[in-house]
Amino acid sequence: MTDQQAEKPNYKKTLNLPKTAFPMKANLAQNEPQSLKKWLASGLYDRVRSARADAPRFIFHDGPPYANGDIHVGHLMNKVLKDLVVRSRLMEGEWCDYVPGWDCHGLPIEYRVMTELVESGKIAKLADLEEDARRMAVRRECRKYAEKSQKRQRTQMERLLTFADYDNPYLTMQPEFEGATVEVFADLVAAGLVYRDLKPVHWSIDNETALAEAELEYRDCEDCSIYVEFEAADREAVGRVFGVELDTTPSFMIWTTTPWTLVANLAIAVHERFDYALARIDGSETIIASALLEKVAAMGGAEEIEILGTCTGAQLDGLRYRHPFCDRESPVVLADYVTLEDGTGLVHTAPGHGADDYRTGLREGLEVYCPVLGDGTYDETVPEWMRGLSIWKANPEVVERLRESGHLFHDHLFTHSYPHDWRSKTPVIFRATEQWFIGVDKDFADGGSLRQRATEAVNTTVSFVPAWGRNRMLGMLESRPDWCLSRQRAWGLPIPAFSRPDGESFLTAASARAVAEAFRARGSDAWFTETPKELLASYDLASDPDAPEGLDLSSLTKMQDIFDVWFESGSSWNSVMRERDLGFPVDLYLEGSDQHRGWFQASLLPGIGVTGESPYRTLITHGFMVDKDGRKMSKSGGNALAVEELLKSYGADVCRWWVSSLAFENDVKVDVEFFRLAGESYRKIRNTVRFLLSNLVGFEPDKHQVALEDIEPHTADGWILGHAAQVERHVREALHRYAFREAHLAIYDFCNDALSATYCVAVKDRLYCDAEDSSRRRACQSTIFVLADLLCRLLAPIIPHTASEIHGSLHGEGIEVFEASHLGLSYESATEWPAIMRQREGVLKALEEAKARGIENPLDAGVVVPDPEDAFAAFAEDFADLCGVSRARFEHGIGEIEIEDLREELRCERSWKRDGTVRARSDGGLLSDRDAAAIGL
RNA sequence: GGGCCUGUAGCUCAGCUGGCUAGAGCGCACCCCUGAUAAGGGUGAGGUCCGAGGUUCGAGUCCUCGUAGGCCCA
Repeated sequence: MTDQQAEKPNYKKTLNLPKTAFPMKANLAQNEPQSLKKWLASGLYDRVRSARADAPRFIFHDGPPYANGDIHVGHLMNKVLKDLVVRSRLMEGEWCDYVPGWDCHGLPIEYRVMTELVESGKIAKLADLEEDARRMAVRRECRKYAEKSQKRQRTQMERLLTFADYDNPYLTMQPEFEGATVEVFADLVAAGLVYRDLKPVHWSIDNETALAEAELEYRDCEDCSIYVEFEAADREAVGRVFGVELDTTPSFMIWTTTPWTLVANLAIAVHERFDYALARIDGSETIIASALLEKVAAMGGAEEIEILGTCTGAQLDGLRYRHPFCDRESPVVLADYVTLEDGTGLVHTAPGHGADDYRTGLREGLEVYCPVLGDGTYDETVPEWMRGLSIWKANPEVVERLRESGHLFHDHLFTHSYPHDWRSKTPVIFRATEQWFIGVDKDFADGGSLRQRATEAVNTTVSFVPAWGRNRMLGMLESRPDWCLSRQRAWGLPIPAFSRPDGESFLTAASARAVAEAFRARGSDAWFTETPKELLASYDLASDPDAPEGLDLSSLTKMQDIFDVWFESGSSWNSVMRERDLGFPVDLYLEGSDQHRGWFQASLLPGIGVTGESPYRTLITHGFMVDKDGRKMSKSGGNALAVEELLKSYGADVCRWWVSSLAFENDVKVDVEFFRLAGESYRKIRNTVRFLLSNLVGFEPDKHQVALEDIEPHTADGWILGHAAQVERHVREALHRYAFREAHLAIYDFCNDALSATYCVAVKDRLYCDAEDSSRRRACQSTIFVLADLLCRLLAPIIPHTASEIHGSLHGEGIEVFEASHLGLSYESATEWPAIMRQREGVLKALEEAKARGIENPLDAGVVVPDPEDAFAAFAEDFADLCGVSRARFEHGIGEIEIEDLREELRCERSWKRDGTVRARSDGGLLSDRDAAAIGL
């Protein structure tokens, strides 16, 4: 027994079996940081940049994430999508700067810092400081926090293998950025677009300060809810609308929970599509939304209700009414925020005391009337009985007055959630204060408003991916109000405005430029540490045509507003792209679809205002992360995925492979499960490449490479090369138009179908069994070398670490794949291949059926395939391998595929084929002619 | 409440300007290989195209109204 076995030749040793150091297991979490280190150490970014100094440039501009907290899956997708663009361009031989940015100023950081100061008790020390010193103390803490967050996020983003210039990022708190941003502002001032006006903000009476959204907390609060009747000014006009004759004057019934604001009432808002009724309620005529009539009447204890007529809100538009206790008339206007949930369907409107009211007032040209002072008392413009009264004391007073004068229909106490100052825990009011604005409807000297010009640009010079972005943007441009630029906070870029002794503000283009110069040199902290004179050192009053007459610079004091952070990031096309000479206008901005209102619009308006053109040529938007059921990801809920964990479990390349597979224009479902699936698909690619690499043992390109033109178009090599050339063109073209998913699928299908399931299986026989140096085997290895090289480059933009691994395996460690470009493979395979591959489908089905006859292994079969045109004979040899059978022939005389049972024929002990040439050889083994020759028998 | 978008096999998605028995991959089931082996290959079963109306000779595709979800605004 043992002897017999020893006698049997061991043919396995004579085969050229695959061998490679390229591991099946990627170990990405361990190995990617090594790659990263290697690239950083060798200065890859700079190396590629200088090598591409004269190459065509693609101008990309990174939008700044907020420097706060760890990056989340949304950042992961955003940054990787950007990197796909950048690396795609590199692989096309172009250069594309990726200068990463961070948004550093703003409330979220200031709020956090303030909370920490309060909790640590340090806040008490600040209280004694002067205003500027106090703000500087806060700013120093905020800067520290922003720097820390930025560094943290930088590391996390680098870990995603993004090819960006992390050593030279832009931060909105950098002096040059600040200076360049104020210069944008100066240009807008020069264009006459900037003005100062009243606008309602959340106001804390206790602290006498404006509050931002994040400084509010909502608490339950008991308030007086009142239904008030405002007499119509023109009885007949109302009668005409409702088509009735009226003997008495009807009223408009409004509802409010803030009686103290009634004194500032300047309009009543109705919804144009709602129905309104003119009703006689217990003898008096009242106008109220039809849907609410019964409910309100019942609340007021009414006994008799008679509807005299109805109309739509649109018909009420323009009617006028008399204020119940002030001597004035005001209009009925339309507003789309009117609802039928509460109240009467007619909304009390006080433009100085509500955000909605304010917008409506702006549109209707109403005064922003705010008779309430910072300490919560009324000023001199109100009726005498209210003057000097605190608004909280005024509330019951107002109700009583209305009751006495017969204007009160009903009142009751009720509990609702109402905003409070988070520090003093006192209720907050809406109060109009002076703010800076950019006017979107102000005409330029040469005609046209910002709104018109921006709309024009969006319609003509900007392309949108996906295309519906244009509509969305246009809709937002159409309805947006003037841009309120100012905020009353410490952590931001100061608005370079001064006030004069008479209370007027001083701000001209030239004075703003002088401050910009100071910021550029010494940072915006200068605003808090320097005098107006120092800040305006480079300002020449005499040569400023816009300077007000008789201005005395030494009498100026600094105003305390800072810019809306969106103005800072919205100026980055200047503060980064023009400032650093990176290119303008920019070819591409790529962000989440929320940025249609955010950064895209914040960039478009200043861009148009200053340069006359859109700062970007193409806008790409991606959707948002939702959970696996399509629901919003909640920050507090458990469905948020930690990027760090994903990187640890799957690695950056798998995460990137996942990103490239997404239909990113829509919302993206995210769940660990999807990363696991991406990992499996990644392994499929990796194993396929590994198979290719492992069959290049002993293949030295210099010595053995067969030129492409010498590879026969009718062989399996010819087939795959033609296929590969097509795939390369497709993938490059898809990447070019940002169809990453399409590129991903094309690569995957090529690896999975064309290579793994078809080509690789087919050529195993010749790779393993042909003589090592046979021309057929060398041609196959040459093909494999080209395929691996081609795939490596196609994969480079998506999975850079793996591509680098493959490239190293093929070409050694000297040069990185990112310094190279695509192969540009050109090869035409035989035109018969599509027809032949269709025949292969048929053969595979027939083989499956043949299993029932006992032919379970395809090598036990031969196939005969119809060839009516006698066109396929040359393909027979490779066709057999492509079907996995022992032999194949084409015959023109038959109608359908025939499977031959070869089980009775001898089987080659080396190749396991039954090709008809198998016989006993001198070494005692059964071998086919090819195999005998291969081992020199 | 308004604007924009999405809803096709268990899952992720293709289906362009209306015209084949609605496609692919994954997963699943069954089978093969054991010389890519914590790999590889074959075959197959899966769909009231969110719902209801309408236009049309014909609708997954166009229109209207719903419904569920997302972004932005209010």
